[in-house]
Amino acid sequence: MSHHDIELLSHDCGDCPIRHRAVCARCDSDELSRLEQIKYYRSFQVGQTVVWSGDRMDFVASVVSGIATLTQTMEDGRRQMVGLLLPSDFVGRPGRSIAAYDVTATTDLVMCCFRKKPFEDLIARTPHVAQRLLEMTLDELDAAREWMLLLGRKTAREKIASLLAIIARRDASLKLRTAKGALAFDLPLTREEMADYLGLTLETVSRQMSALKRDGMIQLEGKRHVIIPDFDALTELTGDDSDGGFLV
Amino acid sequence: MSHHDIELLSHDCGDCPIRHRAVCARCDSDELSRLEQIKYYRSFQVGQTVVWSGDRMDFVASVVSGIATLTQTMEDGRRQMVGLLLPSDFVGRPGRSIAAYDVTATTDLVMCCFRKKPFEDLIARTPHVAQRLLEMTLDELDAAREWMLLLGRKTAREKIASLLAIIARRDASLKLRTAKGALAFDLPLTREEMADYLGLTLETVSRQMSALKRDGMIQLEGKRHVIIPDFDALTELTGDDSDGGFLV
DNA sequence: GCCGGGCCTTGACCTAAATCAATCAGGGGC
DNA sequence: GCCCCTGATTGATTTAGGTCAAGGCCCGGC
Repeated sequence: MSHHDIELLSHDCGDCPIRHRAVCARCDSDELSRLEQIKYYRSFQVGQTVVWSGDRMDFVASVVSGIATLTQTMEDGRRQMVGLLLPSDFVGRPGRSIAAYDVTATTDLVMCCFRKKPFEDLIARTPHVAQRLLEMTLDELDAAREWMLLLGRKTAREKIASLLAIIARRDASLKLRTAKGALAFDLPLTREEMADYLGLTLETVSRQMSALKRDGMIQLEGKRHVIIPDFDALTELTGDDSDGGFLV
Repeated sequence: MSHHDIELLSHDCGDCPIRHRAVCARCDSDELSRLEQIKYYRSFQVGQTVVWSGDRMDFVASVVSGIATLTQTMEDGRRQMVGLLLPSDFVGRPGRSIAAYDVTATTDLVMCCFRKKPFEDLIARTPHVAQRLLEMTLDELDAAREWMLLLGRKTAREKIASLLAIIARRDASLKLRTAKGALAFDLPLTREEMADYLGLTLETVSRQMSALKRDGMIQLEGKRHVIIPDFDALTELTGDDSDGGFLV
């Protein structure tokens, strides 16, 4: 594979074997080598905190494997998840040195980090990198707005169905297509984390999961393994436009 | 004023007298003239729709004056506002030709539009424009995440207090600083629009506004004019960190 | 002045989800 | 095997906010 094929941010990352979205260093071995110089890996265990809101954060990173969450907490302890980072997702904001959210590993996690200052320099010098980052940020903004509809207007049942649909759709590595179109995956979140994602309590999450199981919309093996026998039927329950609304 | 001073996206826009954030064409009269060529203005009246979700949208724009909203609607009519555009805010997504949200004027509105294709070309050619756009998008993403906390975890009273604080803080043109630090402004939203912003019903909004009035946190003159005698006291009610949490 | 139509307010009642409180299940350590 | 411990479930009860319904206010047209 030549360096022409190397596109951090969406393809293989230099000499490392994993796919992750980082910055495209397309067709420029100088840029690539600069990226290689400022790149390093960090691993975290389940439950470990990557950064606390308010802490200094002198890197940006993309998720290589595992899952991380962004959460906000109010003084009295109410928590709201505001971001769910799956492999290839990007975290950190060029131009900001203080983390605005708690970043936590909800599974074992490997991140590919770039020291912030040189990364910012790279952006300034490399137009298509800024463009790629813009594109990713716009995608995140769309996801956030979808999420706002969920939080503001959906019922508990719709919220759960939506979350299951999102997870089933989004991370191909979690997804196993079984016989006759059924989907199966391991939930990467505890009931409490699901509740924080959905703006519910963990009890409500648990009850609605049980209800969906009772109604045959999902099957559960243990607490984490979910089987969706009919994905379209589940999608019906999300309250979203049936046409999947592709936007370009 | 020379063209060096002209910075669309955050300063005066070419020959037009209003400040609005468009794209920075700093120090490059060629870029500036290109922008001038693809720029045009559109006016809308209260309640008029700029674009419907799903419609073709072949421009991006920044708000010159007035206020617009982005909303999502479910088939059964439940609505959630997902964006509030005040003067200088940007709308439209390079790389997407179909609108993802309804864009509606909630006051009389003037927008400075740029035809999409040439605008995209401009971005590709002008690094600092892409960077400026990235910065703005990241700000919007932060605002969206703040909003998610509000939708998911705040009480009706906290939601109302937060919205009033946001409006009071955000648009200087609405804000009149009266004697002894009181703030006064006209609400740019109906009770129903506030409800759509906050994930509440209009009745709950009305009741909570009355409650805040009863408690002396706000005064109302007519239905729209709000006076906040003690902004800090109102901020206490938002449930947000008291320290205003500045991040950069 | 009178009427009509948007908005907004207020009241009475209802319900979805929160809260409080037991259990329960499964996996790891010993 | 047995004990813990953490996470999940389930039940009983409460409550914030939604729903339904009845006016009220204000402005603009005639």
